[in-house]
Amino acid sequence: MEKKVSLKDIAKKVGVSIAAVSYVMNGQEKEKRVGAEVVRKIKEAAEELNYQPNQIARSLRTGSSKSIGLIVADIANPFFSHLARTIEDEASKYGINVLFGSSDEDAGKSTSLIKALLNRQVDGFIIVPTEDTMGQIRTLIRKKVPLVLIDRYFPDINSSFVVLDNYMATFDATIHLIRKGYKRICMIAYRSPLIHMMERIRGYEEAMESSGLAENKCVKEVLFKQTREEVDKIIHSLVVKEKNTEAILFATNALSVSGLISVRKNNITIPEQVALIGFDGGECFDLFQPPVSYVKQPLEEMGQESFRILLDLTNGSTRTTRIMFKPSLVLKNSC
Amino acid sequence: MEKKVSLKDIAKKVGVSIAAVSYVMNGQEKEKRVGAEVVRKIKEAAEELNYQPNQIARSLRTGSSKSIGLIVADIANPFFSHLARTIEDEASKYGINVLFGSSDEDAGKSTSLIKALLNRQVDGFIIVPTEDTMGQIRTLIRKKVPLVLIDRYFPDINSSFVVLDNYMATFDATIHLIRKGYKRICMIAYRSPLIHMMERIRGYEEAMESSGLAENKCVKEVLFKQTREEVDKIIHSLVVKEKNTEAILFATNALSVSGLISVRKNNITIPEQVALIGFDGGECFDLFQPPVSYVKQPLEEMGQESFRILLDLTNGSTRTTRIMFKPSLVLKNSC
DNA sequence: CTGAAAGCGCTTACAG
DNA sequence: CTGAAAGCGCTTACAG
Repeated sequence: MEKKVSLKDIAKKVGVSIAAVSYVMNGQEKEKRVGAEVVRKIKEAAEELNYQPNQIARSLRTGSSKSIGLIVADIANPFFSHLARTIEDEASKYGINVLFGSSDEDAGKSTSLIKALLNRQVDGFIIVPTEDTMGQIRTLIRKKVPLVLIDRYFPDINSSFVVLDNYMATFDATIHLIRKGYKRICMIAYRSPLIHMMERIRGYEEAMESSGLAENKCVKEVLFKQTREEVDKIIHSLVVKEKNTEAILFATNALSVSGLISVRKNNITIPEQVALIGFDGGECFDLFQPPVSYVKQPLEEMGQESFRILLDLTNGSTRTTRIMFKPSLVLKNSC
Repeated sequence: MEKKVSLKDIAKKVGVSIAAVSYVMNGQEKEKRVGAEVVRKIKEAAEELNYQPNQIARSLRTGSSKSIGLIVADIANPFFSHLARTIEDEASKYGINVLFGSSDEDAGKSTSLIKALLNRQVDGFIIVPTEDTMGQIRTLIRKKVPLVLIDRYFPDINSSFVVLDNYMATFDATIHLIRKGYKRICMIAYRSPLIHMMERIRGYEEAMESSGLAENKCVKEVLFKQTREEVDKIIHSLVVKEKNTEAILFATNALSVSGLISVRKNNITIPEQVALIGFDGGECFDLFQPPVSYVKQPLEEMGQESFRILLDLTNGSTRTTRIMFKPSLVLKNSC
């Protein structure tokens, strides 16, 4: 790569100190009372040489890299890439760039990502925490690294976070199904100790219980791996074989999509054979025949808010801010 | 944030020079013949203090940031987020992190993204170039910034790139439709002077011409903005109003999805009223009733290859490598 | 009012 | 064989 022009080059050309150039480039010529003529010459030279500040040098000196780390489960997952986009847009307003990484729900990958980004001196993190990463998050907090968790959080850790009111999300969805007359409602969720999943399951269960349907509770948990296969097996069993389920509630978008694939594969008619409510929406839901009802998260607001909180933290705030956004239910013809 | 431990801290603790510590941390104790006992002590101290190298300082000194810039049209678009993921995975094998940005097909945004990432001293770029960015790309090449274009390229610029054989993609798809007996085939594309779009249109046109269907050529071009509305208008006109089109070929994934939404909205039966071939696949295509045939790009290979070429370039290679991957046609029941 | 100097945390050529 | 010193490109407290 071509050698870049530095403050030194401008200083030499104009015949002033590097400091003077630095002041002018940072718009401090007033405060530092650099002469008007000198200011003009410096600006001219900078323009002419096409000076671009070396952010690395600046970072080393100031201790702020003007970059943040974003760790999601998988950037290829539309939910997370959409989130990444809103965060990118928000950050760009402040001249902050985003370094991203995908943890694949794996604590080991998460550790090495955090370490790598920390070594890059990111000013803070927005993290979708995964199982077994409580220790990592605690360590970051102990080191006073600005941090906001998103999508999930740890109840035992006093960190800022932005999440959905997951309890309400599935509670409302389940109540809706019950009001529609469905009684034998099953939920398909991930087997996970993470709070967002626990809350979604709890919302479903309490809705069933409070409606006198405690006996009908039925939560099927699948692993992050082989989601497709497991969901297919469950749906085949519930709807085709046993025929004892009138409605299915999915706990995440990936589970919903797996569910739709299985429904299609088994030629199940919706909502006659079984009613459905999915999670997070997306074009597939609208294109499905019939269109699929779903729990909607205010994704953009969540992304923006998470960045704003992080910005506040990087600016020295020590307040922990915890925001729980309200879900909404988008009703189509699948239930 | 807590103060981090530096080489200096270790040097002080052990009572040796900073240089010695640096050598040991970089595994050069052999070459620089640091005494075995000293090596042991340094490693012990580093472990104890939990030393983490400051990548920013290292970058400033070495001139290599071990990071690359990835500029896509929109990270929230599944095609690009998937690409981002494969590049991330490949880069992580080399301890390289990815800074990303979305240009929104806007030359201005692209310029400022490139500038910002360049100021961050990224070692190179993988760029999905957009309209009117030839100048930017030329400038990068003139500055000898390692660079590989992906998805699209500029025929007049001698840069490395990784793209699909777009001509073959639509040529094959069109020939397939013709063999199936469709004669009045229309293509819906973006209005864009970018090579990938020109080639896709050319592939369609030459397939029509070489089959004696030159008179039936029909290319509808829409703008990046209001894709949904425009595609809907076109499909309504072609299939519902004029009823003069037997098959539609879509030039991108976003266009395909817009098309499917319109098809659903207008209650058009596939493939009876009109046959379809989409671009790039995705779950929506499989879930659609009937499943949609599409042109498939080897996305992962393309992402991996683009990174490998970039790596080669950052390691000093001056060779420009141009790779054109072959598309495949995935046939379902929409045609 | 202005600019020389120190220093951020590293790496590495070089002197001894 | 080993370590002091220079320097990457900045910012900013401080001396004059």
